[in-house]
Amino acid sequence: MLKKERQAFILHKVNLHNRVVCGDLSLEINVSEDTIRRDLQELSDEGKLIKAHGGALSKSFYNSFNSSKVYSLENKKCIAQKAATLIKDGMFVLTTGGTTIIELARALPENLQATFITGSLPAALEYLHHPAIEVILIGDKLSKNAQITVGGEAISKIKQIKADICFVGTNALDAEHGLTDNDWEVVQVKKAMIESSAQVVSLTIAEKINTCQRIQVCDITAIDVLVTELEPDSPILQPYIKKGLKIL
Amino acid sequence: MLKKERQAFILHKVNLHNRVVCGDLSLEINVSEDTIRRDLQELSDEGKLIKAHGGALSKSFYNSFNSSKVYSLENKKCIAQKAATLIKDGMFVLTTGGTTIIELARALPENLQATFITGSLPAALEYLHHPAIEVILIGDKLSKNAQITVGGEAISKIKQIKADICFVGTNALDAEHGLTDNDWEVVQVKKAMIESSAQVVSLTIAEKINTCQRIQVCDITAIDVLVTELEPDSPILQPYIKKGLKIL
DNA sequence: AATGATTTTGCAAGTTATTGCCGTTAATAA
DNA sequence: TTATTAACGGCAATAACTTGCAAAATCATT
Repeated sequence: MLKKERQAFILHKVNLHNRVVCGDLSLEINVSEDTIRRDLQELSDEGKLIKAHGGALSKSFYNSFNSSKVYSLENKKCIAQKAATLIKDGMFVLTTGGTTIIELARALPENLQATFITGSLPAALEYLHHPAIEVILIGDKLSKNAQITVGGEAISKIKQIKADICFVGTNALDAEHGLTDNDWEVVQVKKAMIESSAQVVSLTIAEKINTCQRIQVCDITAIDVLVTELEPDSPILQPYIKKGLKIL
Repeated sequence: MLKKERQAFILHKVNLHNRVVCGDLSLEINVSEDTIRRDLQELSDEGKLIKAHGGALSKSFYNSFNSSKVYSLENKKCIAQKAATLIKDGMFVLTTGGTTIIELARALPENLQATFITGSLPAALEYLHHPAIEVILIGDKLSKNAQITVGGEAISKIKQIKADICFVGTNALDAEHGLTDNDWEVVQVKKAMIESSAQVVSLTIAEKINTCQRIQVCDITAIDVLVTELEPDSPILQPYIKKGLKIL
């Protein structure tokens, strides 16, 4: 097998499987590992793949996970656009924190007149940019990680509210385990918000669908509307439709 | 699994769920926790995530806020430096909003252990950057101009507190008319904070001394300490010393 | 086709990287 | 406070990499 031929084969393989290992290639092509290493090094120098200790990774794999921008921003913007249509003038809106919620805040129509209630500092700051929106901040201890207020005070305040709609930034969603998260205090707040709202909307990028975290926020049936960047007829979403969720 | 691949996977996970735990990753990837720890450390060194005890947090959740141009910034920094010395470990500190208060937040010693209570969004965000500081946010309606919470709820919450010290960002100060401001709702909040504190500190750039606004917050005698960028023996300050204020 | 030049390959020896383990120290939670 | 858990540093085993070199293969030219 010629050198060029071999390198083309390696490139094909790495793009197909996202990763190759020196040892495997050596066996497969029947050349020494040294040769494979040299090939990988050359391909890496040409920028055609990413060399790693013991093998190599495809460029697309590496870039998709290593980009420094807000994760999956485009998808979140798409979700925010869809979700914003659910808010009507005069509504009382409860929202959690999270980057998707921030995008929702940015996607709100300029002239929307509504009351937004949140414990999230970044979200509240975004809402403030809208002249016609009234913002109610839930007070209590601030969680350093989540930048939202947590604690008994916050929860009891939330429970006093009867909101029209609640937008939950979702960490993990699963048809069986429902909405799950990994911070106990944040979960308590989310629970209270869900209980206090006539309608519950989960904002979820597709990657988080069918994933699970340690603490349950609510059962899947507690969610009324699921907003993702996918088309409503996507096969991934069918189990959720079966459970009675509306897809946007 | 290759090292780079593993690190990409971790990065993916942390960006997706905002938080990862060493143990979980160790089980999931089937490597020792030591290896996970080393990976997290490396990714942290590269600035791709924030290492925490037992796991890591995504960068997007930790990004700080842009400090835009602030009027008379150098003077305010000078004031902040002086004022910061008044805060001791274990204190309960009430603060209003305003750019001088933000500078105070930035001037706090790294290892200060205290509880800060505020209704100001920007101030709260600054306090969050200090690991050992607990932040209590006063909830209520958000004032669009001042970016602080105002209203009866906020005031009644403040009145429940007995703080050691209160820092008031000052809009106008005059020996005769006392501390004055121009936003009725903000004034109510400041009043409540002053009443709830054992000690009241006014942070005032020299320019604002001997000026007056429309609504009185408190009498000059209600203020215990006046912090300006001037030397304590400056002639401008003498009338205030006569009134019994301590100058820093 | 033969020859010499160039490239490629495999091997070996030495170097570095990665990983898991363990004991100690530091941080966190009860 | 104590108990638990995580972090740190050092160590050892293994795997991977580097370098130099000589044999083999390939290429260019006549």
